[in-house]
Amino acid sequence: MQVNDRKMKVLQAIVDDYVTTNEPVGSKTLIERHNFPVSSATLRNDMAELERMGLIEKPHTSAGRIPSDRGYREYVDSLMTVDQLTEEEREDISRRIDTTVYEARDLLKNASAALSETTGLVSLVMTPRLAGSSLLQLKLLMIEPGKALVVMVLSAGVVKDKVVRIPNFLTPEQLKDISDSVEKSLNGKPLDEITLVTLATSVKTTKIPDSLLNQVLYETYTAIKQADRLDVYLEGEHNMLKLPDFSELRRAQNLLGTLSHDGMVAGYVNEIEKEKTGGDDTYMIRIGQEIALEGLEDCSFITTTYKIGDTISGNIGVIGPKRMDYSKVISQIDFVRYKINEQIKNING
Amino acid sequence: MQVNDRKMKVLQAIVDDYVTTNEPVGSKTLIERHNFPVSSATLRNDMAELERMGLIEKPHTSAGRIPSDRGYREYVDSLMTVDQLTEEEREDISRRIDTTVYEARDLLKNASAALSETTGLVSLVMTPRLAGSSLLQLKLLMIEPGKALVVMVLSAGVVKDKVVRIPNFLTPEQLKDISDSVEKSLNGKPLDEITLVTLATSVKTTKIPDSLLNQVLYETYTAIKQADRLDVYLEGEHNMLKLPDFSELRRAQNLLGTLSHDGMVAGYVNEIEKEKTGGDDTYMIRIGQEIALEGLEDCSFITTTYKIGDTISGNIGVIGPKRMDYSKVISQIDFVRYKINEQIKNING
DNA sequence: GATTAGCACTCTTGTTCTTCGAGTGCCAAA
DNA sequence: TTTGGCACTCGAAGAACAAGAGTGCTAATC
Repeated sequence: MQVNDRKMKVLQAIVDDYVTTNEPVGSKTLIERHNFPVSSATLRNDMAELERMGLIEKPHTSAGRIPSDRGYREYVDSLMTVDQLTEEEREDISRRIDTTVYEARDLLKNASAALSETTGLVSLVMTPRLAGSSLLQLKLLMIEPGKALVVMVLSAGVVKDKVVRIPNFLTPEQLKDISDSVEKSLNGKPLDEITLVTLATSVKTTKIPDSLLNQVLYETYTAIKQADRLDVYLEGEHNMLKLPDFSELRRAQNLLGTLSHDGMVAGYVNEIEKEKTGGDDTYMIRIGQEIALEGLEDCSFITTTYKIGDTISGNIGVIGPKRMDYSKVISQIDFVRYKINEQIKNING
Repeated sequence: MQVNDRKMKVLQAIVDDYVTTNEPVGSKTLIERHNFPVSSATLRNDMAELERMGLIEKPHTSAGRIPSDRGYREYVDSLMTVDQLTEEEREDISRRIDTTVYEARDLLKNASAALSETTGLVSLVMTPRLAGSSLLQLKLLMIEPGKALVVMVLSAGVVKDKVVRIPNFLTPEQLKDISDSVEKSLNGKPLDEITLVTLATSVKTTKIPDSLLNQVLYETYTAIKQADRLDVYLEGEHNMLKLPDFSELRRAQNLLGTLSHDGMVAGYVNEIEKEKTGGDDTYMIRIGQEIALEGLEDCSFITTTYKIGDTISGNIGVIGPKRMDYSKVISQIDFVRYKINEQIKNING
């Protein structure tokens, strides 16, 4: 139907205009900027209809229209076209990421910084989801009497460690004995299948009294459990203050206040990930009210998945105002993800 | 001299009032709130004199006075009385810090969070200065062909590690050989005395070709050098948005923008530390223009030193508006430092 | 039925003007 | 040295007003 076609074009034009100008867009400006082959009165009718459909709304009677959350959703789902970055843009991002790093963690930090700088928004990087990855090595190193370092090597070369307490009089030899035994019994096991019970029953060493052994095993277990904790790194929060969307102090306060609770953000992104339907290279987009976190009603999340090897993955993305250039940001995230995956191969290759 | 006494009392009253009310204080309100045994006209004369001395200033002709940077300085140096925290306050802080952690790093993060929450300001924690600490252990662990983990144990049980590249065909045994040799040659050396040259000349192992050895040594060296990098953790930036001092968006932008450059802040705190004159439990205070960082003209730094063992120390403190309750904040920092030192002893004892 | 011109109406934004009040500086007297 | 008194300054807050952008609706037109 031609009419509906035009209505959608109008919605698209409204989103495009509003995103760039940050001003409610009226029928007249719409005509001026996009060359619709109809009059402003017709557009007014269309806009009234779009409003009835819940896709746009007006801040007050005599202002233009702005997209509603559902309007953005429609835009993102059906109207938007994602285009390639220019060569310069790609090079710019590459330059920011391509420093020689040998640890996934550093690479992700680089990528996060690059993402926040190029988008001018808040970048978000989740640490890799390690629960499903396998424990390839585990070593207990004596640091000093009573303290040991648990070093774990997981699939795809991810390394984690933690300092733990051990009985004071345990000798380095005894520790090594336990270490070897633990390593042997856990070798290749996925992290989330390791429980204190399996650990205690499978480790056998006759030379060390059970009470000591159990204490070490317990500490080792806590180290393993801690290894798969999900963290989130946010960067570029101050960028939000530059956006007119948060020029009202209250909004900025709410936003940054909520973002300071890393755990909440991490949890939410994790949830989004679970609800994901598409493949690894699809985007998860949450707009405005769709976001269940207080203070983020005027924001959108765009996240996607990066991979470390075949088994380990994590999320990367941005948090920005609803009123953002979705298309551009998506291609930026896409390219950053591409760079991450590429570099991870370098590190692990 | 009695007169000067009163003038200083006036300055003190102005600072106290301004800090609590955030409003320029005039002669009349001064009389009302503090019971000066003189008339408002007399205070006006005193204030004119204080202004001539550069200790207070007026935002505009018909407003009251506010302390100048030098006024705050005078207040902090000579007028302020630091009083003990109440039992509840101490308990509150204790509760926030006293979780069982076995790594200094985690303890410091806890402390930082506690500090930012109790002060309502931005807390600042520097990683410990490790340059002067000694290398007690160094191990190279094979992660997978071509990748090794350098684990370093420094004085006072501080552990650092880094993943490095090694030649692909190096065997675990060869790596162990190098590792033992490196450890023997560096044992007990202060980090900052270790150079690539000393490393290369002192390590002897006949079984491995020089070119391979040197590559490993170089990577080990970078790991050692990276270990003593100073980082800074800032927490509670969003608190600043709640303060009326930064209700002007521009100020908030500048502030958060600058604080996002971790390196700059770290460098500056490091500088302050160098200029320090008193002992470890004294405070370093920098007020307004004294701070050489752009965007922090309306802020003050208060930092002090925590210790890990006898040789290692670091800084902890807050960044807040010039207009803050110096006395209160100082006693809060003091108590947090006390808790850190206490807990570190627990960890290392 | 879709489109358009026209027009009355609404509501924000910016400007100007005014008033109010807190605070100052200074003078002359105590 | 202190004080009462007074003229003066300046920002904050509010009222009044005009301008402008945009809408909805109606009646005519394609």
